Amino acid sequence: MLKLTKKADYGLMALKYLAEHPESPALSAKDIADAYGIPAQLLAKILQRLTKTGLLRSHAGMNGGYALSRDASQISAFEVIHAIDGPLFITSCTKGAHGCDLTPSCTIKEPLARVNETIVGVLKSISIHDLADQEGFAARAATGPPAKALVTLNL
Amino acid sequence: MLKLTKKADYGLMALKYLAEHPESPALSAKDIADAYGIPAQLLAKILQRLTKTGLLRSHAGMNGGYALSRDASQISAFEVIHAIDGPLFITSCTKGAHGCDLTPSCTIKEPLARVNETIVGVLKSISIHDLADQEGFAARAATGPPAKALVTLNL
DNA sequence: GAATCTCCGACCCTTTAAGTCGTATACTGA
DNA sequence: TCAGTATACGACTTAAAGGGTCGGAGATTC
Repeated sequence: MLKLTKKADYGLMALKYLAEHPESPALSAKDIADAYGIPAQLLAKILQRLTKTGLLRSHAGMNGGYALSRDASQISAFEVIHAIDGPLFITSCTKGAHGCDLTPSCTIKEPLARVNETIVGVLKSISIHDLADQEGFAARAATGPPAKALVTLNL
Repeated sequence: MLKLTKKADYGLMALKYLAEHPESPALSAKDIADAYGIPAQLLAKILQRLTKTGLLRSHAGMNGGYALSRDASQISAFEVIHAIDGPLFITSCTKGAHGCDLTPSCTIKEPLARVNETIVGVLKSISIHDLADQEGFAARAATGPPAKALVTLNL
């Protein structure tokens, strides 16, 4: 139904939380999970995945935890979603290299592939910093035209 | 994983097929299903739903079937998807009127809601005619800049 | 060496999508 | 009016994926 998974949601929330607490050298999975009321073990697995893909750095032991490996403005929402949910395909068709398994004559996938690219483009244009900076967010939304992303779809 | 359901895919394919055969007064669910190799009974149910929402007109009996209720250029991909899959929400959060059931402090949903609107905008800008008109599609893609949709995302 | 923490794989449960079946109903044409 | 063809609709079954849990192994600090 064109929905992000909860895991991806959790991942974004966790990174946002980390971005909001740059003073701490590291935050444990439990800390973050408690802050949002999400299952700690599940979040841990998500953070481990983000660590493997290089978005986070982890530190075991007491006072250990996770920290952003880059500045929040250098991490896009797309990277997070891709790391957690894998490649982003809007259709069941376009899986990897070539087209439909179902119908070779499925001409519908081409325009939808462009929609897909558009969505990816939008998600790439959003950084964790954008998510965390609520005030700036509201301010910009109020003052008007500082469009962050301008996406074109060439049909 | 941000994927359209197969039902929505099927629906779009069927409408495209109808748009490509304006000479026939009506095509049966079986005709269309055979053309694409998809389960006839399943497609029938999808077409019935599209009929209920007014995108198609049906006619029972011999030589009966389905026909577009409007011109293909007046039916957007969004309408089809909405009719089949229901309202389009990118997050598990934004369900209907108000926010998260999980965490009241989930501030992430606001920027994502804008992403959601962007996607909806893109889908609304695509008509069934756009899907059906493959030649024009290719030609436009080759010649360059006749951008059909220009979507802005104000973060 | 005890308390915290990450790490990782196996497992279970629930939901949803996908597809099937059966039957009632409507229309057409001979 | 009867047979054939089609839609209409709901209940049911099956398959897959998401969401979440459990248990143990390996770091790290105090």
